[in-house]
Amino acid sequence: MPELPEVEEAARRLRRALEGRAIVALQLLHPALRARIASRRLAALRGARIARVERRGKHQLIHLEDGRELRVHFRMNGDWETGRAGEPVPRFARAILALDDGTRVALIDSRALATVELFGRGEAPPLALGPEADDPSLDVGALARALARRRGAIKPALLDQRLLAGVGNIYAAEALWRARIDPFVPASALDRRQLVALLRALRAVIARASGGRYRASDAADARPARAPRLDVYDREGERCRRCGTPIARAVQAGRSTYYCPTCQARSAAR
DNA sequence: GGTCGCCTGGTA
DNA sequence: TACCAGGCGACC
Repeated sequence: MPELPEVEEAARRLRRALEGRAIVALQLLHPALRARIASRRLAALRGARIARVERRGKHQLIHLEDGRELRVHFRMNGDWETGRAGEPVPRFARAILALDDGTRVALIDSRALATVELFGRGEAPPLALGPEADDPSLDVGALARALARRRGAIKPALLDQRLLAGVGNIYAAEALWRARIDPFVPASALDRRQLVALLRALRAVIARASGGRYRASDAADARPARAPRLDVYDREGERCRRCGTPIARAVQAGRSTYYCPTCQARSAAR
């Protein structure tokens, strides 16, 4: 379930399980994962202590005390499932991280598209990510200048992690609906007022996805209590909650875009 | 910029 | 059986 709010919650659970612990083993169960890390380097993880877990955009960074770094990206379906050593391995587990306290964290990923990378001290390349999409101090001017240079529609631009980190297909559609912006309008055609509205909408959508969605108590293994309410995504043919017009679906850059043809009125700049 | 492929599953 | 999938990197 990977967009910023879901990855943030996953990283939080990972942090609770990992910080201060030492690695007993990292097992890569899927060949696509094994192909990316030499078995020697994998084995050399034994005994390494975890310093901290960090999220940047949709990436999760596991910093080891010796400077090595594990980077995990869930892609489409990844999630963590924590358990105890010796328990049956979950269906769809693609990697297992065993810790010195008997905890076991499984990367579950039915489509096996998630990635795990291991870097030595000082080897991890910088992530090509823009500012976090929900960062309240985000500079609208900088974003406006970046968008002004772009060709193409705003919706695919929102998915470019170099522009804003953490926005995915669902919340891009939701934010555009909320800001009443036509997903096909050229990114360079948005005026400042629209950009401000778009950023506000992104923050609202992300906040709604994060807040109240998880039980505040039961920190050990909080799971989504319910799916966040969506206004347009996956609602093709259903009525717009604002104006009643049937929600439309189109394809942009190979991804589904859901929008209201009435309140996200076709812009003259299209 | 757009399209394809990665993998494997859930669903109509 | 076909289509679709919340991501992204390689390719044109």
